Amino acid sequence: MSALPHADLVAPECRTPVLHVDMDAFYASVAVRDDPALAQVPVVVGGGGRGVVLSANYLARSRGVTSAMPMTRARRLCPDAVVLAPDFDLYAQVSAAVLENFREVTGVVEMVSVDEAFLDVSGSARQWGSPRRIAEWLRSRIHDEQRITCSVGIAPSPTLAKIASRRAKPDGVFTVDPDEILEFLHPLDVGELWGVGEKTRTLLHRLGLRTVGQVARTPLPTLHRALGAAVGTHLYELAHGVDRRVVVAKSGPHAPEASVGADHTFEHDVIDASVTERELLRLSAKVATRMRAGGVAGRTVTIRVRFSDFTTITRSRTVSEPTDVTLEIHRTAVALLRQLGLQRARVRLVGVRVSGLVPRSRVQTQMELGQREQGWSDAERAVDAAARRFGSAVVGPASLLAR
DNA sequence: TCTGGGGTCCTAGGACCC
DNA sequence: TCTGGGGTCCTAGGACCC
Repeated sequence: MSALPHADLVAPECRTPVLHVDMDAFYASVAVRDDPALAQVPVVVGGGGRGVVLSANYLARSRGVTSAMPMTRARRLCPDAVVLAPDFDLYAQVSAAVLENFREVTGVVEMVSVDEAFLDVSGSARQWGSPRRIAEWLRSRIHDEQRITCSVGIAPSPTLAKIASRRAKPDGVFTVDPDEILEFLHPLDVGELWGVGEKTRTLLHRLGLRTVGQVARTPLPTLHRALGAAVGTHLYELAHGVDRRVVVAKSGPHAPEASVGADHTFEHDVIDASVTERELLRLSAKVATRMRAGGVAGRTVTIRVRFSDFTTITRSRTVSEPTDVTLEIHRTAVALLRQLGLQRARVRLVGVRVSGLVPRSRVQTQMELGQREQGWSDAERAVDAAARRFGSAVVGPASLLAR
């Protein structure tokens, strides 16, 4: 009898092929595509003074630059790199075009982020042939139309396909066959598994568990004690080749979100509370505008404060009625901030997040009961419309203007 | 080296209700 | 009078992903 609960439901050899398509150095590749002069130099896409590397081309990577590295370090490692600010609107356009290519092959496409997707191609064989042929067709199609390269992992489950696409990089295809799953998996470092980050990897290494195979040979209760029930079970199953994840076709652009938030790292640490509170207003406006655009309202406001030593705290408050009003979100955020009683603390980052979201249509009646709030919601909606017509520079909370 | 901004999910404790 | 357990909601923190 298998030690795996419900293993029969997810036996890997029963599963249909999944493709994981991952753009190679996506942001940097788009930049190089649009400026061929960049092709022969290291390119780093990233934020300003205190930002991190968002993307680096392979020339920059050969010099040691990696994703998420502080920009200061990247510049030191690679002083001759061309440093570019990200252009997220452009990436979204390319991403949408690539999504159309995916949809030509199968209706079951799950975009995991702007530059990667899972494709369930189990229904595509008759028309398109083997997963390998589909992968090659997609790669050439994307290369012809978008002039960027991607890599594809093919495997019997999403998590394995994800690991496989990393093996395929750059500009390649890597397949894990159903009958060689464990041979593929067990020699890998535990850090290769999706869901094992730096902390968990270090913890497992300290326990003497360096490879996926060693995790597979560890009793489940031991993993539970070390990692908690959820992570322990998840890793145990993955190590045995069992992957409960399935490809979920996202139904249009209206995927329900659990929260909307924004945060900001100051260029220099801030001591003056009035500066922090004004930033909370700007972030509240950003969040509320996105909520109204998405047609949602929320009840729980959470602020985040990160200090100069990088310690980070959160404080939250749940109010009785969902809101999408800037001034209400800001009022709650400021109350939470003041409750902290920060004296001369050096604040590096502040953030605002609203969760407990419900469709605005469902709270309409309650909002009308509070006439004042309803008035604000309508007024801000009018501001949204003006901003769309004339640009966001012309309207905004008074205390954000003329600074 | 000195660490962004957008999210998700899990855990654990306490309040409260039945 | 004292002792229960379960369910749900809220809060805070932490890990992880891209």
